[in-house]
Amino acid sequence: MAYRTIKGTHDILPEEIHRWQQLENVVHSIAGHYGYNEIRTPVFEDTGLFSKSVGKDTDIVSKEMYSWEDRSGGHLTLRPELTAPVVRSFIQHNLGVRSPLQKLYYIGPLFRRERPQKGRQRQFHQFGVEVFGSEHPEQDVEVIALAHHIFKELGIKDISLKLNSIGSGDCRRNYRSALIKFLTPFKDDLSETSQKRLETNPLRILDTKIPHEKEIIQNAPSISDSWTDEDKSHFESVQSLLSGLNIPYELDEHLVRGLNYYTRTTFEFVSEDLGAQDAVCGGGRYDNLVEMLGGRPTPATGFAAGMERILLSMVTSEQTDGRESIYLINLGKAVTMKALQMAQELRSNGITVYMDTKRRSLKAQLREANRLGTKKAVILGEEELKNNRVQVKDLLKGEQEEIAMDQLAKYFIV
RNA sequence: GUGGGCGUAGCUCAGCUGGUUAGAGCACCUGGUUGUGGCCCAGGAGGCCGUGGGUUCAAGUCCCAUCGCUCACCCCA
Repeated sequence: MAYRTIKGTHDILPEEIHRWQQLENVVHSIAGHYGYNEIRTPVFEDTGLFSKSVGKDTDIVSKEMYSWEDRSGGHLTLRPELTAPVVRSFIQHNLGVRSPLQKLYYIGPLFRRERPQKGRQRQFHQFGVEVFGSEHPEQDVEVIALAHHIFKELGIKDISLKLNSIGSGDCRRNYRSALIKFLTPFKDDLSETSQKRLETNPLRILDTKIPHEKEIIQNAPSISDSWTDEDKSHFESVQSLLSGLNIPYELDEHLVRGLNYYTRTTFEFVSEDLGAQDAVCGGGRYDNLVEMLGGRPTPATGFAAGMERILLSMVTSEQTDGRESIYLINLGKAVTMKALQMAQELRSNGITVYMDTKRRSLKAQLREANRLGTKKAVILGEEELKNNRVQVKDLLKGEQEEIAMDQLAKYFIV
């Protein structure tokens, strides 16, 4: 085969597109109900946008980005995530001035150069929301509720919400040093990457899966010890508001989230039937990012959800092509013009019309109509053309009647 | 980047310890009906057995390499 899709990318074929459209429709509809507006940003951006926001030491930036140098010398990158671009757009267009509370959502493809596996591709799709302007817990909860709502609407079972707070700036600094202080005596027992992280991003060590590191971590200081009073009450409010909405959650002290910009609330929806990549949706609050990227200090919160992963855990409802469709069987060159005209007229009246253009036999065309599941077939042959009539066959009952051509549109439009 | 599994028809797969023209089911096409679908019957088309090299009288089958897919690690949606 000469050409095929690049490793980690996939064609979405017609037979599966309706699942995507179903998912997209739910996202548009529910985000709409929550009063969010869609935003679309370019698929590539200045590389600096990501290294600055996501963090140079993260895996995403250090080894997973598709980056290149533009002819004019700029450094560009296919977006590996969408929060930073949305924040960039928010700042660039002064969206905060137009409305004190900006509620945005997006759907689109992202790119990360990782080794593909189940639920992980190099081009993948996320939808997500970002809200700018509110520092209060009810905003975190609204965002979580929105995600929860979408999963519920999609009928996704076996999904659970993990929740944590990694505190505000001061808290993180304090906790960071406390963690370094605690871990340094164990430094020689740590893995190579963890040793590196001790300097770059010690919080990530909490996420470790190595058994003996997990043991060490067990006795590590808890981030909750470093919370400020405000952090604590914020987090408590988030929890009680969630409970008030009957959204179940479990606390997870080690839910740190990889990206650097998070503050306070972090959360993740995980699915049980997804294999190793069980995170379906991740998000949290990021009160410093707007300022970090050059905007006015603006509190913000949001999430991103992986659409391929959702599709993997989504029970597909059988495709019911509700479209009222008919198959226009045309026999012989002599009727081609008339057939095209009839098809046009019916289509203009909102009817789905299939029509053979391979000059196939009556039998073949009927077979095709049957395959397509059309309920009615209209037969136009030379005989019918001569009489200005057509045969209308009911493919379910097998009955057939003859009607005048000029009555055809009326017959179907009802 | 590292490790495991797998590459035979459009799809799902069979092909025993190497042996002659490489098979099945589904899907597709044609005919059984001069212009009547589905079900049934008959027939047909469709394969450099991923690629390259090696062993052998003989390779889809064994060995090596390579590419691809896939799962897992790392990390993440």
